[in-house]
Amino acid sequence: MSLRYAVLAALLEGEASGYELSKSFDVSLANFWPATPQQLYRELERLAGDGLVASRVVRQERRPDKRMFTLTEAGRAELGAFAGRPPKRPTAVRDELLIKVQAMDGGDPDVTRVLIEERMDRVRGKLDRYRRLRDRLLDGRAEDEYLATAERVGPYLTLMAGIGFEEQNLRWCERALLVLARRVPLG
Amino acid sequence: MSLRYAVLAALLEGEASGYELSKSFDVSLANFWPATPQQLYRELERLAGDGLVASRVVRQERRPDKRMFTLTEAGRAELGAFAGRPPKRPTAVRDELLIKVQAMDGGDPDVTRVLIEERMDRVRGKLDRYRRLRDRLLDGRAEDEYLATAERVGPYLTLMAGIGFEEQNLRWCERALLVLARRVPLG
DNA sequence: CGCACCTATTCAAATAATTGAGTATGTGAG
DNA sequence: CTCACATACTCAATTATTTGAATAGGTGCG
Repeated sequence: MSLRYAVLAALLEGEASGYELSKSFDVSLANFWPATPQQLYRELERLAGDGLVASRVVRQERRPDKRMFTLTEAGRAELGAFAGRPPKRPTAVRDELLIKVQAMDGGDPDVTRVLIEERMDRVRGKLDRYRRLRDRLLDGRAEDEYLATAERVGPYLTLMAGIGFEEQNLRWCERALLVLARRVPLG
Repeated sequence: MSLRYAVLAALLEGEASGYELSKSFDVSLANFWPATPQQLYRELERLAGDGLVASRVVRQERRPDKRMFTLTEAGRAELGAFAGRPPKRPTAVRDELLIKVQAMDGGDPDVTRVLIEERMDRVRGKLDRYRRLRDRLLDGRAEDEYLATAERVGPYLTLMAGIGFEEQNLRWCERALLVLARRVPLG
């Protein structure tokens, strides 16, 4: 059910096609509500059927036609109502690496270390992208200044959540590596 | 597919019934791989079919019979192999509250603040439980001492991940409340 | 020219997850 | 005595999610 509202929230940024949504989703909402392109297309179809989004076909010259979607007033109202209701489901994290860490004892700690180092690489990449996005939002202004003038703070707050989460992720990896290093001293 | 290994990892702690697993899952593996009792029962059934766990029926006097499950050697081997392979899926977070925060602009910030305060209550409760669990594990020893002598560090590392995640969660909530307080000054 | 990758979507099949109820019995609080 | 809650599961129905492929043209590299 929440995907529905995630899509509506994404459309607050303005008109978009399913394809564009699937791209912009990746760098923002997917960080707390992942969805594949297929899920987005299906959801947009349903939302259009319920009158929460309106669509128009845009013909293009050197590319396939695309369907652009906009929030309707009904959609905006539904989203507003959703935003005020307490969440139905608790936050869920699915992290395969932690299953492997939980199960590591008895195996080779060095193998687990390699997995954690790979995780760190990916986390660092994600943090770089997040920080570039934040810099683009701030556009040279200090945070205080931005928050005082910006019309929307929601996307900024969720971005801060993403940055904080990945920073914490990195701190955990560092600690875990220290613990594993002690387990199997070099030499 | 990962649930399979999460269940095997849980059975590293020793023999358990489906019911017991669904209880212990809640306080450990569910924090990075949630599962309902129904999922666990189904998975145990499959694992037994594949010979990765063995089961025996325990008759009880004042309670219904239960089926106790143990890791087989094949199960232990499968789990070990899994623990060394790089994760198939990236970490996924599903957090309905963040959709609401993303969508809040245009609505009443005070409503969002209430939701964040409710989140803080739940997070603090979770942190308390985590910390009690850590204290039980450490049993009076300092962390260094524990890590030097413990036969298993996996469960400790995943517990630290849970604590760190919730602490970060709390820090984000505090920041978000500050931002929202500025948005709508009291009076 | 061939190959890989981008735009832009749709379809179908398989697997996984959620929800709600049902079956039994026992314990403890008020 | 009743009500809620714990033990210990099972079943069925519906939704959601994942995976792979199909369609169809365009761009850029060597």
